[in-house]
Amino acid sequence: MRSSKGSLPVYLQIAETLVRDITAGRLIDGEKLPPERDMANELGIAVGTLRKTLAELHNRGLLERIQGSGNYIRAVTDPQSVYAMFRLELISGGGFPTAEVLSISREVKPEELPPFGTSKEGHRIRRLRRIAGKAAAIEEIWLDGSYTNEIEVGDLSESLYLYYRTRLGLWIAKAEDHIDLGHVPDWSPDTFNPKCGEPIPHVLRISYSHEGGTAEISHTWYDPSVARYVNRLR
Amino acid sequence: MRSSKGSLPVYLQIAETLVRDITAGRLIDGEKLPPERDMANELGIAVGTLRKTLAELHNRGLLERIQGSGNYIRAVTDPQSVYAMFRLELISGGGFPTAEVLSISREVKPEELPPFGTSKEGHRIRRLRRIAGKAAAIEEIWLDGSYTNEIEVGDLSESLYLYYRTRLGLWIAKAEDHIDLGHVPDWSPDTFNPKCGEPIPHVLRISYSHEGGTAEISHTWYDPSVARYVNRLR
DNA sequence: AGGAATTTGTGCGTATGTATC
DNA sequence: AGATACATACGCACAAATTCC
Repeated sequence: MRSSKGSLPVYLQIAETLVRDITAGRLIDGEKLPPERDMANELGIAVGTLRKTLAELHNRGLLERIQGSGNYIRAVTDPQSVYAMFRLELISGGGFPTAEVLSISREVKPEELPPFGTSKEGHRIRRLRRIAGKAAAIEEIWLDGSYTNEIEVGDLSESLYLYYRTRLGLWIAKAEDHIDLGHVPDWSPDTFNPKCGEPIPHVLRISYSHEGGTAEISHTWYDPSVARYVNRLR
Repeated sequence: MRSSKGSLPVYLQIAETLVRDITAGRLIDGEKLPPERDMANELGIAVGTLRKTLAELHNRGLLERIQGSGNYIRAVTDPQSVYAMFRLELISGGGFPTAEVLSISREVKPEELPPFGTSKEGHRIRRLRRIAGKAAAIEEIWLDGSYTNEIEVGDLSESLYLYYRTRLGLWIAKAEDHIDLGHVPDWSPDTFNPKCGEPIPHVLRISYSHEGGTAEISHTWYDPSVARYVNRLR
């Protein structure tokens, strides 16, 4: 008998194990599950309980249920984790994002930048973004100068927003996205400079705010033939 | 005894009557339903069947279920404006969005569409979107077939999502956006067909979900030289 | 404060309908 | 047409959360 004290209901426990099986590759796309009665017997639960599990997986889009035929796995992409603040993925979907810091400097905010923050200065961070190793975008990030005096390259090991939280105590509460057409800036690495005849890169402007106001404004130039914008709202 | 030949399952029949009661104002916001056993008795159905009905309403976001307390109608009129679900504006900023229905039909979902919903069929709605009177985008919307049997052009006077809420009892809880490059479909009005040499239109794919799963998937083709994507996250 | 009553949540087992193979 | 498999529906028992006295 399955214990259920202080833990998830049985039907959700089963759901979680199945989700793990799917993400671990033990259950692959298109795979047909055993008949519900058999499966319930193997698991030692009632058919009705198993059906609640399967309904839950169907709701999450992980399972296709065909009356008279069977239950079929729908392999699905990633759970959101590190990707929470990164809204680009490969055209083909997914891809692991990495960031390579090109430069960090503290400068007076330029005129073109929309007004934000309390300081006249800002930290200018330029990064090359790769998705699955492929150069996909460049970023120019302006963090308001009031949050810290200096940022070192070593501080931004991988996740900029992890640094914001753990070192600056800065939580992102709001965000605003714009997508426009535009030209890549002159400091762009050669690897990213567009070839003649290709589509004009997009500019994805994102401003991050906490409750006290806007803390950061970033511009991302990405090549629409390589990456696409994705946004998942809770 | 309720007949169920050739028609909806009992638990969905009850759901439909409750949705009508809500949209007609016979059940108002915050109202507490009778205990499940009493309600099932009045309706002449089993508690388990009624619970399936209530789960369905909860899925659509119409009902709040609190263990130990009761079931409460949740029919709040949306505080967000008409623009809440539209993420395009003029390049210059702003602009009043309107929608013109081009066609509505009920069809078997095509293969290319990502799997969503519980029905094999869907409602296919094609619209021309104008911003400040200027043709800016075309939409193809697929609403899962399980929510209603038929949609008439007259039903969608102005806001599609108002129709969803008031007529289908469907509340949108989650959304997912994608932006890709793509070609306009062949049914696009002449007013929107791209001229030679202009940038390729963008495809903005949006899926809308309530708590139980995805209800609608829409594709929006917009001209990036006319409109831009904007998203303001709370 | 505390315990009893109320109400929904979970789980089981069974019977029958209906779509698919 | 028969077998298989999922969908619906019923009823019951107990657990957990809330409410009320």
